[in-house]
Amino acid sequence: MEIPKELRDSGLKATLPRLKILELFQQSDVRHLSAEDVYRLLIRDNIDVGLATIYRVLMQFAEARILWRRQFEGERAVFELSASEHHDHMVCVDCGKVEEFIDEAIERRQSLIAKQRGFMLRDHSLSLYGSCSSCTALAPNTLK
Amino acid sequence: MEIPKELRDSGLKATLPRLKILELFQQSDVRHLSAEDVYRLLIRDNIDVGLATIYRVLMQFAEARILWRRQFEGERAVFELSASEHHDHMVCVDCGKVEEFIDEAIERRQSLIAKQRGFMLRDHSLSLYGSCSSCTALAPNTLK
DNA sequence: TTTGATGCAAAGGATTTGCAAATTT
DNA sequence: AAATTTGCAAATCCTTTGCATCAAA
Repeated sequence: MEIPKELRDSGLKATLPRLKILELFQQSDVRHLSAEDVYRLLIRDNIDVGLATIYRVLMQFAEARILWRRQFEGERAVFELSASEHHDHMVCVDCGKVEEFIDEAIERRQSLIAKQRGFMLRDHSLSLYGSCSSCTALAPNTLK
Repeated sequence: MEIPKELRDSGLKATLPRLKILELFQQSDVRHLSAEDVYRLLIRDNIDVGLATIYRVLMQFAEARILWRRQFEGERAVFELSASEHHDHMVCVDCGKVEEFIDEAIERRQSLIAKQRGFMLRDHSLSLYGSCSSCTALAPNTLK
C-alpha cells in the first residue's frame, strides 16, 4: 500500500492519473504548473491521460487543499503544492520567473485590516510584478 | 473642445466609444467594471457599440494607464480608473462585494522586499478573500 | 457489483482578430 | 486624403461538461 495520505484523506479514489499528478507536483522542481503543463509532462512520460481529467483532478486537489490554485494577472491558472508554507509571489514580467517570499509583518497587517473591517479572512493573494535582477541586468533599456 | 486630457495625452483618437467609456468610468458609482458591464451600460444608454470595441478600448486605456486591469481569482477581468489613489482589495467570497483599502506599512514592506531581491517593482496586487460582516451576520452557518 | 473516474468530443465563456466600412485628424 | 477605429463575425484560448466505457473499492 503506497497510497499517499493526501489522497487517502481526500476520499478520492487512488487512480493512476491522480497518483501521477500528485507525484509530479511532489517531484518536479518547478513549483507552479498549469493544467497544460501537467498534461505535457505526463504525456511525455508515456502516461495516457486526457486534458479534461487533468483539469478535473487539479480542481479536486484544490478543493481537497492538496494544491493551491493561483491566477496571476492575465495568465492562465497554475497550481502548486499546498503542503509548503504559505507564501506570496514575486513575478518577473520579463522572463516569467516566479520567486516566493513571506513577510510576517505583511501577514500581521492583513489580519489586522480584515479584523478591523469585520471581515472573516479565508485566503489572500499578494503578487508583486516587476523585473528581476537578471532581466534588468541583461536589458536595462528594454523597459518599455 | 472637451476632449479629456487623459485621452488627449494617450495619443488615441477621440472617438465616441472611447469618450463614452471614459465618461462611464468617471461617472459611475461602481468602481469596477468588466467589459461586459461596460457594454451593457452603453447599450442601455442607446450608444451603439460592439463588444469587441469595448475590449480593445479597455486594453488601450490600460496600456495608457488610464485604467487598471484587475483579475480577481477565478473571475473575469474588471477595470477601474487609475486616477484614484493606489489601493488594494478585499473581496467578499459570498456576496462579491469589493472593498478597498490601503496600508502604508504593507506598501513599505513590499518596496523593501523587492529591493532586497534586486527586483524593480512595477506593480503589485494584493487581494484578501473572505466573508464580509453582512454575510457572516446573515448566514453564520452557511460557511461551507 | 456498486460507485466513482476516465477519455473523448462537444460545449462554453471570455477575449481576440480579420477585414471591409466608417470616422477622425 | 491618410491613418485609425469600428462593428461584425469568425477564431482562439482556456476550461468545463455530457456520456458511454472503464477501473477502484
